[in-house]
Amino acid sequence: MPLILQNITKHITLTPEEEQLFLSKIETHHFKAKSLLLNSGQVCKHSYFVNSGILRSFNINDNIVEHVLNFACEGWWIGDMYSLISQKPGNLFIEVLEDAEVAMLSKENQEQLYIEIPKLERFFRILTENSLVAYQERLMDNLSLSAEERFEKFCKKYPSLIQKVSQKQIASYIGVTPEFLSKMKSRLLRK
Amino acid sequence: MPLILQNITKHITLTPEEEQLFLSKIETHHFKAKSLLLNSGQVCKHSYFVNSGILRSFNINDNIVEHVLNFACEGWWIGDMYSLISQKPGNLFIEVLEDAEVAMLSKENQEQLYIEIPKLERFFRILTENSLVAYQERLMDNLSLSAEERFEKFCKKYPSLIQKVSQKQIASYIGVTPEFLSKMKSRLLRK
DNA sequence: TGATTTTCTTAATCTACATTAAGTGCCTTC
DNA sequence: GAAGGCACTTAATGTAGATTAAGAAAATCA
Repeated sequence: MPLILQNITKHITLTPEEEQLFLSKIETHHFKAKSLLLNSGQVCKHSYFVNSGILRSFNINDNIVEHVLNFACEGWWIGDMYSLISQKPGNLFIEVLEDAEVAMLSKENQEQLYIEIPKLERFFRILTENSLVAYQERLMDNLSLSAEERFEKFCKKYPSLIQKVSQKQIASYIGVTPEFLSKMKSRLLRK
Repeated sequence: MPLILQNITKHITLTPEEEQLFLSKIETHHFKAKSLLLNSGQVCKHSYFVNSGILRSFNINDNIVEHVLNFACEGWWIGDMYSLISQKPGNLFIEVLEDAEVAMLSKENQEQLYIEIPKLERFFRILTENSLVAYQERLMDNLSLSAEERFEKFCKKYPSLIQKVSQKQIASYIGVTPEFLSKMKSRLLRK
């Protein structure tokens, strides 16, 4: 069973016909590392589901500093929710960090599916709820934890990403400079 | 028409019968300033919709420092989404800042309504999407803006709250100490 | 394969914001 | 209407994390 259907059936049950209908609305593509699936200023037309590889979303502040909003690897969804909802130009980039196979669901097909398979409203509601809770926790962590605590939490939460993603990216995700993350790491090792 | 129905019909259309059904699932209560609708460690059983007055949600770090997650005034929803979804004890407090009338929708009634009025899946999906986008922006702001920029943005975004909520609360929301917010304010005034 | 770019490290210096402390005015509550 | 408690201000001092810089290691590329 395709990974994306496994993902959906975690929360709702589809009939074989519905599964086929869903799959027919999905386009799957391969992307090389460093390719951009979405550029800042573009309207986001798709939700992306990662079958393999790694993506990240980030923005760029004052044309200088990058800030990573999210990583997505196998089994994760990613997109620019603001732009996707409003169909206005967003300020996020979505980039491939490691060669990836990505299932793409267009906004139109998604809306169409809501009509043809109303249960999917429930699925995407639950997906969004879970995502919201994660952002909420991350926000509170940024308000209340030190950089070191945030780093330790990241390591526990995403042990596989630590192996795969450069320190620079992780620094950006937890909200410190790469220099400071490097310093923290050696401090933690010395313990 | 009750405020809560106005809120819902911004995104979906209900028949008069559905409106009545919805209202029958809602309990409305008055709360005095300083009362707690939810305590840390409790399971959150309701979504709260504010008809009048002001609420806030916050957590307490290491039994010392409060961090405001959200304010809610007239026409806003508030709750502990983590606890509400998982029905596990959360770490948020929900407190009344200004005497309030609150419409309460219990988790069970909400689930029941999803069955009886499937359109409500759509409504709460949209509500959750919008809330997610707001958290996402706030997170990025915390990663990339200075305290002063965050304060200015807050003033523009919630001009009415500036009047009604103490500086201490606003400082906590934007992630600085009350002393530093006070200093920033006088700095901005001098300009 | 070597050349070039990018990442990572270390260290010195700097700064935005926290902490501590003390004083003022206002709001609550008896 | 006194008294105690909060919210707010101001200022001195402290510090987590940024910035700058420069070299080493690793990855990319021709």
